[in-house]
Amino acid sequence: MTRTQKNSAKKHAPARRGRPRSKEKARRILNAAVERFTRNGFEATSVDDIAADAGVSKQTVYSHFGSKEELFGVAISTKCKTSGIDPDDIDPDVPPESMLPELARRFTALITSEEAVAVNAICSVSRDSHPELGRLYYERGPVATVEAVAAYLAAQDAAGRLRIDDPTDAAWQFLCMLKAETQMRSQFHLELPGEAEQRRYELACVAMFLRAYAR
Amino acid sequence: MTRTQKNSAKKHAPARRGRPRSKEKARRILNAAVERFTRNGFEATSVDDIAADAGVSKQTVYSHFGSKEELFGVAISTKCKTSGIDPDDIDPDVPPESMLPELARRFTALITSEEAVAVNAICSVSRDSHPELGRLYYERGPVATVEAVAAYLAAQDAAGRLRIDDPTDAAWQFLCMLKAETQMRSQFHLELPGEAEQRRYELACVAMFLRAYAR
DNA sequence: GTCTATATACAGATAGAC
DNA sequence: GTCTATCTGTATATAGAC
Repeated sequence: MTRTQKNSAKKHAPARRGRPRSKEKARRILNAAVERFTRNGFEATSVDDIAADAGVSKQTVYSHFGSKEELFGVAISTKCKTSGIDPDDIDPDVPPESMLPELARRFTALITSEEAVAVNAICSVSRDSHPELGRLYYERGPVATVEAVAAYLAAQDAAGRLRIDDPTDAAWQFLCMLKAETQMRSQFHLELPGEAEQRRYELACVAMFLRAYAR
Repeated sequence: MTRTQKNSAKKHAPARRGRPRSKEKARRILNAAVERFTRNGFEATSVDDIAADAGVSKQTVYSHFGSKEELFGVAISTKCKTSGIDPDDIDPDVPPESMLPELARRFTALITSEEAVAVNAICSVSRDSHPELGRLYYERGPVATVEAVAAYLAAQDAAGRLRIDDPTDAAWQFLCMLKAETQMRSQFHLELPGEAEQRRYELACVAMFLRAYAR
């Protein structure tokens, strides 16, 4: 009913011309949206900007994503899924004296990355307009990371290398200590401490942590 | 030259009628601006909104503050000055076993306050457009608080109650541990842990800290 | 599906009366 | 100093050709 049968010529015309590009364009739009939204926020980003960056017309953006609002949700959600430390990268057999400095180094790199800072900021200011984004980010990023570290710490307790009654508490303590000054300075775009100072502080935290949880 | 001498009647008319209200209106505008900007951010707030909240016309806003941009700077700067913990409230003679739990409680209350969360968020997203705000907030708030705590910890070291080689490191560690989950949940408007759980975590951190820095 | 052109709304900022 | 009325730009979203 919806399709007329008159212009059957179209049906037989080479059918793959406009269609195949669709997914590619959607991808380009999404990339551009992520870039703009994380850099400039929701309000300061216009659909025109995104369309121009993606090299498509504005209408194409609307065809694919319905509205600026929906595009924003999809774009930021995408980024929330790619943060955090992978639990598979943590080997419970490596003793804490060598594992914790390594974790500290990786965690610092993570939280000072432009991307993480931007996503954090955007989820934070959007807490009223898009509360689901904050939850998504929080669970996929921070909570997932804490759980991974907590599992490692629980293993160390079980192995008798440390004495940790509440591994989740300890994981939050360890990771949050590390954030400290560095994350704040990233957050506000202030000068970061040098590599050497950063490594020094990480090791100071590891040492402090090991003293507190020594068996 | 600019003033005509014809309407000298005006000169002799009761001269204090429009004038005295000026400061009062400026104050109302500023209050409204702080409220709107911290709640909704820079872009999502219109000068019309602020004028309406303050009960004045838009032109009056411009007369007093020049532009939306300038008003924003003044409004947020104001709020940056009222955060942090007062060093005078910390008595170096009180031993850490009783002082640290108290500091922990007050610090938690501070970082979970709507106002602190809002100012933090707005300074963070404005890091490109208004870099000076981040620095202002950072120095008046977090840095000032850390310094106050560091001074206390140095005193404890000197008094032989704790052993702390680097009081500034230790202060960052202590305060950042406390933030942990709670601040993040505030930041994204998620449910906070209950009072009891919050107190429990604070005391766990104090205990952990005291173990690490015991003499 | 994709584009160009347009409808509609509202923003920041200013002009001029009082 | 303060208001009302207005200018000017630009935003989201849509209509219609191809």
